[in-house]
Amino acid sequence: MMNFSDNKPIYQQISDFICNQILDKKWAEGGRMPSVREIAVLMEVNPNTAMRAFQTLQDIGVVENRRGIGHFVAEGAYDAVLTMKRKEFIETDVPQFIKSMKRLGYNLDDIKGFA
Amino acid sequence: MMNFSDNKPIYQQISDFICNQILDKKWAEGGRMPSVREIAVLMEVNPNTAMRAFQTLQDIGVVENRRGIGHFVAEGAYDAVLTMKRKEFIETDVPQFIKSMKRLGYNLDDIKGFA
Amino acid sequence: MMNFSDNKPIYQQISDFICNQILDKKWAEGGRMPSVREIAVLMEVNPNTAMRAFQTLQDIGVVENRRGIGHFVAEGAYDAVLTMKRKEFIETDVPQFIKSMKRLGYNLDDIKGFA
Amino acid sequence: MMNFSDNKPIYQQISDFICNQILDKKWAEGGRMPSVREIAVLMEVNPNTAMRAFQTLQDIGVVENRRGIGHFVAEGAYDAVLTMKRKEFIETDVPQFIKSMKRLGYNLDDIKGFA
DNA sequence: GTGGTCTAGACCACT
DNA sequence: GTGGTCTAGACCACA
Repeated sequence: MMNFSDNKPIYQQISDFICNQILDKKWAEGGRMPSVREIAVLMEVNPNTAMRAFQTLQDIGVVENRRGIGHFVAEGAYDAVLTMKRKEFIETDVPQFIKSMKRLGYNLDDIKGFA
Repeated sequence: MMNFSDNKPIYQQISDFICNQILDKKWAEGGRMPSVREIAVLMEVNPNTAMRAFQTLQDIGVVENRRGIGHFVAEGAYDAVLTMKRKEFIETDVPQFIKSMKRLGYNLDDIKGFA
Repeated sequence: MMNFSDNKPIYQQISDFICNQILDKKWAEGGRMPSVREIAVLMEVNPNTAMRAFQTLQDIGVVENRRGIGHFVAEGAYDAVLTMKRKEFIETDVPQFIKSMKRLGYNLDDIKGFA
Repeated sequence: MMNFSDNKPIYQQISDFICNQILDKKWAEGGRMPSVREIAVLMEVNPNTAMRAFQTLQDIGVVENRRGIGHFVAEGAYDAVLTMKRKEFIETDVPQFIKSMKRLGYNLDDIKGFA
């Protein structure tokens, strides 16, 4: 689940994981999420690291929390995450991908063969 | 040109730049490359950092250093870079791209529209 | 009414609310206050939390508890609350406010315009 | 300088301090700021805590950093901070202050006497 | 030297 | 039980 030799920081991998749970409709809006400590145990990570993932998502309004109770998926989180990730994908990932692709002498039909 | 707040290390951004020059046939095999100093000034970067980019490429045989003269694009560099970058692209970039794409509800035909 | 993502503790938000009711003469001295349960339901809060608000006010003599009957606004509560809040206001809130005000380039006459 | 018994978290006190340095024109835009470790020593705080203050400000674009070099006051930081703090002041602090003031039976002319 | 991430573990306030 | 803050200290990559 967790990739410790990835160059991407662990806390970011965790917040990506959370976003994916939301995108995949596994965690519904308004629903309570696993506690920081549960996530930490589940992912074999320090609670601080898990906490940091939640913090990040809280800052952008995807997650809310109630003191002493836990973290919840914010209302509108699905759309927010989808919009954000799509924007990022189209504006950053796609152009970069296309550029590499062309430079390496491939086209989109080749990609179909690899996938 | 240089992105100082990217997560990608600067020396890697430079060596990517160099590889791209080679792939785009802008720097021919056997040709002399700009000096470390020139690169450093051009990219507003510490000479040590520019040096490290050359070093990395030298280690994998893409660049050759003739003492007292300068750095040169190695013979066979074009093929070497192309092969390496293609492998990386197909094994890492493509699968990752496809995964993101699917999660966000797109398919390869959509991508054609964005590109 | 209740702000769950505020830094101010919920029990304090509740006891502030109660004090304000007293200051605004909405709850008279000697009068019976809503039960802990009612408050808890009204504010969508755990009864323990509502209880803690009452407890706090009971400790400083603003609220009295008659066992089996309920909570009452203590005699002299109005003056007590007013004095306490005024002291707090003048010693803490005012200096802080003035400091921020000056740093942001405003003066008290500007404030009149905003109010 | 640092208030450990304040209810406000230390890392926030530090980022407030930094904002104030900028507002007071003590740290100019584009200038290099003390390193995380220097701040930590200066404020007698753990480097992690100092780091967190910078992170917060980086997230809102007031601070920039160059890897391996240090943190810098971002271009436009002065205006950004001033605007942000003013907005906060006018929309949150002032109404709250006025409300408390009125409830406690004071008016703005009284405040002049206290200040 | 710089920032950045992570762990381990403590302590606190809140519900 | 929950989240939140903080410390101490380690390790890493980068310039």
